[in-house]
Amino acid sequence: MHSWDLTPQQAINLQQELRQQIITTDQFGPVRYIAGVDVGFEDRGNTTRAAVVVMACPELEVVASAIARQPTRLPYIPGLLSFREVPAVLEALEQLAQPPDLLLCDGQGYAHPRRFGIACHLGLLTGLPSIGVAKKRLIGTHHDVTPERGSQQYLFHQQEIIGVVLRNRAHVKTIYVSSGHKVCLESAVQWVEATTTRYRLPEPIRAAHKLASG
DNA sequence: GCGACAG
DNA sequence: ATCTTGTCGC
Repeated sequence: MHSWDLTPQQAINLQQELRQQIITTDQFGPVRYIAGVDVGFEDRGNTTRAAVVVMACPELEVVASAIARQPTRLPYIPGLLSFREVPAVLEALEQLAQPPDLLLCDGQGYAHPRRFGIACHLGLLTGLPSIGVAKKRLIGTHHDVTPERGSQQYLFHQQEIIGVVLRNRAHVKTIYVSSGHKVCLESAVQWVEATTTRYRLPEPIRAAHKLASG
């Protein structure tokens, strides 16, 4: 059984340990089902609500979904987000009638201070390939991204490429893509673009967001 | 010491 | 993330 009640320092130590098991190259077969993962809060933050929506590829039609509610155990601490959200997400994933082949997570993956964002954490614990899709930057620097759709720039941190800043829709705010587990950065960007239609975020994540918040 | 800071 | 009303635009 995995312990989730850790002190910030213990959580940091665990990240340093688990990061060593992360695989940043493609290690998966054909992707038929892709899932979007997101988390919301109710009851003034006392309840954590995780939502997962599975869509068929490339149709992007919903084939399964699940919601899990748990008492919120930790506050939000930049860099330790996964310890707050992952437990509820795991419960939601277990309820799915159709297991996914790939995970699109709302938040950073490798683009994290210790290279272990929530996408990495979820990928490692489930064994599933995963990708981090964040709406805001946590760390790193990058050159300006031109306004047209598809425009992108590498995200750097300490001389290392940790992700891609992507303009998924023309003239719309950029998103931050990084590999989670068993998916390389290039493939991560391809899957994000392949599951995006007419909005800023990939459809699976948009659908999960609706379930987690609406 | 002073900012920055996924959701 | 959440708290919150109206408003501008397709």
